[in-house]
Amino acid sequence: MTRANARKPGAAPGADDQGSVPRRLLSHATKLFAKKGFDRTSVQEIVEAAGVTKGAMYHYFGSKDDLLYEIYARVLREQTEQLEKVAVIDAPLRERLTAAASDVVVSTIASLDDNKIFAQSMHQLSAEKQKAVRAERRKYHERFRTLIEEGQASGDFRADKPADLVVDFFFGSVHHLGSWYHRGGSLTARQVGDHYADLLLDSLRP
Amino acid sequence: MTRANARKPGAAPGADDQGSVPRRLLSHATKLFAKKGFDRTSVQEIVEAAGVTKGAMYHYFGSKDDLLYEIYARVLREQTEQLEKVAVIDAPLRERLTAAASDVVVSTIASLDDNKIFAQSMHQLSAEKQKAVRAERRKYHERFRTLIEEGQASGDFRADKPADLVVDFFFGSVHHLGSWYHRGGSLTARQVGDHYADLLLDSLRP
Amino acid sequence: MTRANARKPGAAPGADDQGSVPRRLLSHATKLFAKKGFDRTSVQEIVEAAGVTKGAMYHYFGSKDDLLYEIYARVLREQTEQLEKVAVIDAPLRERLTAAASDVVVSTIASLDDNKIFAQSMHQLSAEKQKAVRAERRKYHERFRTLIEEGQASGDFRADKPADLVVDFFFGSVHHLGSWYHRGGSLTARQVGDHYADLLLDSLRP
Amino acid sequence: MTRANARKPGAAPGADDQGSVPRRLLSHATKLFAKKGFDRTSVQEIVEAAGVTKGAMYHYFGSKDDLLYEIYARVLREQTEQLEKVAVIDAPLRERLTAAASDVVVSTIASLDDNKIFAQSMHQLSAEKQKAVRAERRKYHERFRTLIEEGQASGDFRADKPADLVVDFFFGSVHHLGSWYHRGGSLTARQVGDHYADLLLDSLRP
DNA sequence: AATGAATGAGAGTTCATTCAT
DNA sequence: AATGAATGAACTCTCATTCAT
Repeated sequence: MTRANARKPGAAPGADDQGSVPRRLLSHATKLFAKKGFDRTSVQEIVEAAGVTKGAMYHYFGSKDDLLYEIYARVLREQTEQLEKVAVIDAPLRERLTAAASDVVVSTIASLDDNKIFAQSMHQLSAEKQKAVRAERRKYHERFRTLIEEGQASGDFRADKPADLVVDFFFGSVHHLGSWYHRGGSLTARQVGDHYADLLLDSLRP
Repeated sequence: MTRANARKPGAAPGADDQGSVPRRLLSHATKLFAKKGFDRTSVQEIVEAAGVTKGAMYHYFGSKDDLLYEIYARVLREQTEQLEKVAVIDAPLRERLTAAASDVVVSTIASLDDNKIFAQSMHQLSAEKQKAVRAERRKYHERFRTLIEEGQASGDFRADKPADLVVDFFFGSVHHLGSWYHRGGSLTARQVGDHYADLLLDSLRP
Repeated sequence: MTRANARKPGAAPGADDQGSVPRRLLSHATKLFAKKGFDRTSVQEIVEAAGVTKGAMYHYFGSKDDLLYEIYARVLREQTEQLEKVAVIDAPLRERLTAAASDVVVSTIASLDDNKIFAQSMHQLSAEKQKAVRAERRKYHERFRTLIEEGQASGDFRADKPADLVVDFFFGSVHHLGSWYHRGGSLTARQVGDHYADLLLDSLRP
Repeated sequence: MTRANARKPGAAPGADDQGSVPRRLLSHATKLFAKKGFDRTSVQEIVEAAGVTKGAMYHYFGSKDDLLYEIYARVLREQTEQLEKVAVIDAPLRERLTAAASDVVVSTIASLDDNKIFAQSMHQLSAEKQKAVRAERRKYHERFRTLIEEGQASGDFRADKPADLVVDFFFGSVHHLGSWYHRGGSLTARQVGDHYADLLLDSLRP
């Protein structure tokens, strides 16, 4: 899942030894946080899984919180970038929203661990960092809301539902994916994405 | 240490002095879990808030987990009962689903604390208890799904979306209420419920 | 719930309901102390096993220590009485010592639980009670030593070994029975007693 | 390696300031366990006596149990080695058994604390560790039994007593030393050892 | 004679973090 | 860049005992 890989050619591509130390730490922390929750995962477990020592971890990250924050920052950055790309393609509005909705489902499922952590552990971050994360997230939601508002103004979408309520409605569904979707189930990520996009679009028919 | 409860007649029946010891414990635990998360709330804080000693808490509850479990059990029981009531009223299917959907939003908002806890802390329960909670929850979802399947069979609802995907879609939205809805905002619980029900019903139009 | 006592003849001699409350408590405490050690056995466990409540226990016994003390007092009393009986029978000295040695083995095996507790838990008694128990035990050892000294004076036994060392040597073996003897093994209690008596007597040959 | 010790030059190199942290912990734990019993000794007391913090203790030992286990393992190892040495010397069998018996007394007295703990606290070890200790102890007993069986086969010793009963008889006496022998009494360890060996050997005369 | 709610002290253990090297 | 010993505070939970009823 995490790319993590040997930036320098020539680095030993061993089994549990790939990637730089910070990258390895982030990747194992992500897995453990998703599996056991932030508070239930000890720094000791993380460094053991990553095959480094505590000292090394504290060399790269100021605290356990920092690890979590980095995970959030990365997933938010990636999803925002993805949304930006889709939102500006040259296509009718309904198609752009459909693509955005489906994409967010696919990318959420692609990094399901990160998203589980998001749902469960965000409130365990320090107040300050929580604020930063929320702000970033709001920007993301707002970009999505803009699409809806555009459609309501143009008559493509019904206007009798507040756009931000619709956004929260839809993202609730998306964030909930982590608690039911299993790889290897009967639906691919894209199929779920298309279903979700359909449901959203149809509920917005004028 | 803390004398605690209303020994004197006339003690203020205010915020933290009413009810039996176990009830007081549950109520304060609920508030604290919702605010800080299960792991971040210490037993010490709970008993201090409830005005009892640790010993008293362990007299009534076998563990901190038990407290959480009781909270879950109660909210699930209440919501299941509520759904049962609405599901069997004598009305057309679309109206019954609308009522059920709106009601679940209203009751979720009514006990927003319990539901926040549900979303954030369920995975911190012991495996065994988690299983019990999940089983109960599944029953609840299944009752809801039955309504949708009925409508798909009768032609009231579109049949090209798996009913359980629709259920997960909708309950995702519902469980997410805790992270954006604030009492005192511009919408009442019922208004949100009606909007959500509308969105659901419209997305199911054949 | 607990009917308890049936002290009067005619009371149902049920399975876990026989005997007076204090007797039941002592009997269950003995079993539990032997199995898990004094400190590892909680008052709660004892009263549950005996089918009474804590209050009832504290009605009859001043403390958990008291329970242990009563067990000791009983076993010491019984063994001392038994030794007194054998020591004064009308028989040659060698026979009297043989009988006493064999008997102490048999009676130790007969109440193996009590003797295990003796070995493991005596030092957990309060200083005062420990003193009382030790004094009683010393009296017991002294009675035994007197027999040996008699024989050393009369020339029946070798005189080059201090009599109290011999007593400690022998009682060490006896107290150790609890850690190897199992009912249902290949030797009866009496057989072990006779072997032990033989070994003792032969080691004392002049 | 360990910070802890003798920070000031001139600190008394007396009782509690010498050796590495784990060694100091073991040594103080031994004294305390012998004096008060395992369960009655708190981790707090041990670390205070050793002049370290709890954290340091848990850095070296996984649990309080571990401390006890290390004490057992050490004493067993030492005694087994000692017995091995004596059992193979080039001397008649009776002399070898005499030497072994006397030596085991001397070495038991030399580490009387460890042996008291053995007698009183072994059953407080986890089931798994208890098994390991018992297995090691059995090996030790078996080595001793072999000597006796050799003598029974060669006619040096009487054959009408089961060899393992004799072993249990003798080791009972040895394990009991802790409850009566006091340094500074009238007998040296070697004198007690020789007396015990005599008694054993004479009881085995054919 | 007996209950059971409540106490309060202390148990063993975990943990994020620091710091000399 | 990295180690790992050590800290110190906090954690959940247990327990013998008391006392109003």
